[in-house]
Amino acid sequence: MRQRIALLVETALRTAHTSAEFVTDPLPSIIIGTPANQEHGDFSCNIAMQMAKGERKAPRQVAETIIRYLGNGNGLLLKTEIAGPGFINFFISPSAWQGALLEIESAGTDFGRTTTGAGKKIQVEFVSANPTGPLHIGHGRGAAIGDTICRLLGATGWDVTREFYYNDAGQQITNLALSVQARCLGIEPDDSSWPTDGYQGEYIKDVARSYLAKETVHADDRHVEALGDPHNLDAVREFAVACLRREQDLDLKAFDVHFDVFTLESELYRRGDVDAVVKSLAENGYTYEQDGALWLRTTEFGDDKDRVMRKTDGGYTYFVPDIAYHLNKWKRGFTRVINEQGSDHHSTITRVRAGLQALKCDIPQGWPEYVLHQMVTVLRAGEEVKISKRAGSYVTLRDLIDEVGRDATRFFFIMRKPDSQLVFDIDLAKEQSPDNPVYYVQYAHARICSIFENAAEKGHVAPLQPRPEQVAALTTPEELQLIKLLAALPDTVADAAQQFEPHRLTYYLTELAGCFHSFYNKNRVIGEDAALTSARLYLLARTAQILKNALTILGISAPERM
RNA sequence: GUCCUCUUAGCUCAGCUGGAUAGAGCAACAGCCUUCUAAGCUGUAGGCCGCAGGUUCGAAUCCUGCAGGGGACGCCA
Repeated sequence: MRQRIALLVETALRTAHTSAEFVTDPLPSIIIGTPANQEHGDFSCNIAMQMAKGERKAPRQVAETIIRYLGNGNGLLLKTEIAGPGFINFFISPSAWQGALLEIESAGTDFGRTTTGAGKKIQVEFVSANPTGPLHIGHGRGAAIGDTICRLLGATGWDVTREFYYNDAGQQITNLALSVQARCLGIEPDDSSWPTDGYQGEYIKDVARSYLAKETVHADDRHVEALGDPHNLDAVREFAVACLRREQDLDLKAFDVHFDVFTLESELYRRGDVDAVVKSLAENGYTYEQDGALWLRTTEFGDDKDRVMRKTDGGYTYFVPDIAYHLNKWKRGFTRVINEQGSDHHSTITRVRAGLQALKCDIPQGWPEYVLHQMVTVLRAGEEVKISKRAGSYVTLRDLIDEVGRDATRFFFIMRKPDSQLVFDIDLAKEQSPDNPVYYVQYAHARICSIFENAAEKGHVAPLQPRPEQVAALTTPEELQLIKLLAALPDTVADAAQQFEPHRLTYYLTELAGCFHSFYNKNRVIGEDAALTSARLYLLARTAQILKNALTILGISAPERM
């Protein structure tokens, strides 16, 4: 609907322009807003005020000219008004709103989807947890946000590649291997021979046990058979990585999160990508030797100090393969790349971008794009659950899904803007009450389904394709309000996708559910008047459809019974 | 000290990339079930949008300072 208004305004402006009514060139971009106050119509446009200065006319005068060229858009508009300092307010005719219901039905599960990204590739990297332990609650938020962004982008037509990157060869992995090896040999964390910085969690014991039992593990991206020999550190490492990768895969599957591509840091080394990047950076004159290390002049690109690329021990620091990895993404043809990460890793942004600029291969300055999420604190019985890695007492993603369920976990992780901190109240998430937004929304869907069961018993069936005079029976403010919200789904999805802000859709759903519950309490659906009954059943069928469409985009189920 | 981020009702948070009288949910108070799921609804009350400047027709929103919370400042990832 908003798109249509924008189009109307654009045509009006163009016609007025060719008729030499306006001198402004180029015309400013048209922004259609939705007024907070109902008296100001369904949509509004501020363009007259934007143009007033260039036109050297009063805003209201400019607005008058625009309206003169506007027409009524084939019956779409009931009326237009000039209001306040120069707003143009649009009032959509009730028949246009009623007609929207028919469009919603014919679009079916596609209603809400748009085509802005059609034919364009985009890559989203998220989670990217190293295989050194189970996924924790922070990864959970990243998984939920990243996955939902992918779903949103998919819903707006983009060809999305979901990617997971991990380090399978660094010092942390060696620590992991040493820890498993120690457990194999019966060494305890308190023993003097326990490796420094070893991983002490219980899961390490499980890995050691499986290794000694010569088990075979299948992860999404690797299959490894245990040799059973604790002294073969490389074999232990291979096996441990596979084990932990498999655990992560299981967690992610339980969360209904899937990846198209796994990229391994070791691959970048093996293929020579890392060396090639170092060579290129050196040739471009952005490196220098100092204190036995090789440095990159990241300060040339806005960093506050230069960074070490190659340590005195000869190994590269983590951001060097990171640069190689992103060059690889670029070479694969992704002109748009989004990295979803915890905000505690924000310092890598400058380094990776600086490295890519220093390669001098025409990568845009702001590439890749980042979505950073803030910390999660867990609340149980009103108390913050303290995270203690030593005791291994931190809340894992799996614990959370097992305890509160996948739907609630997903909903809670995305219901706040990524860059604001999130309080995850476990008790609330489990609660089956209207205080819990997930239940509130799902209940609306279940309630409608229940009404339909009831209607069927009484012999009512919602008309599949109602005649115009039937939908025309939907005239109360509650009915029109509900229709307006239903029709707003495509705009909401498009905005959420463009801004990488999944929470917009959870807010939309809460509002829609509220609007339905409100309607339900005020109006009887199944009544004496057969025509009105079938019109209202039709409205509710569309409401259930929209609830389901939106929930599906979020990866959350729409139960028919609760 | 430097960088990032946040600061909106008692609490948890929205605020549609600068618009009109700043919203929702919880908590508080007052109401609504012989009727399609009360797992729901209606109403009341509650605000120096952290502070101070600036930009312009117009600022919660953009810019600059300041204060406070969180995070990052490693030859870890």
